Amino acid sequence: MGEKKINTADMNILTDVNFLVSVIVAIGEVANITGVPQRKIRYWDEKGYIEPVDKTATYRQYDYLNIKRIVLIKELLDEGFTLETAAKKVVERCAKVEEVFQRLKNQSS
DNA sequence: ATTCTTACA
DNA sequence: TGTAAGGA
Repeated sequence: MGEKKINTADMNILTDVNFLVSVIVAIGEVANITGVPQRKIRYWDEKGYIEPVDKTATYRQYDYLNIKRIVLIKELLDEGFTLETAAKKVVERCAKVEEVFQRLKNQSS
């Protein structure tokens, strides 16, 4: 059927993406990367607006999607939206990206 | 050194 | 929200 050839450039991109979805960082890194204070990140967490990877872990662990959500919420907040509204918009905006990432994770495991 | 929770300014 | 205390 549709046998597709894949060049090395695309292969490298796939490698990068697979690596990206596997990266896990602690709250300190997230704060540095996003510019959102740890205090706020923990607050959004307890409010249920963001969901760290492994809740059984000693420390909160964040993946690329978590960081993306945090940045998005930050931007929407700057635009004047309520935390609740911002979080809601982020859920909608991340829905599709989430599907793709979930598929990539399942493939690489 | 880094994160965590609780609590107070 | 920021920051300090005290334990993990």
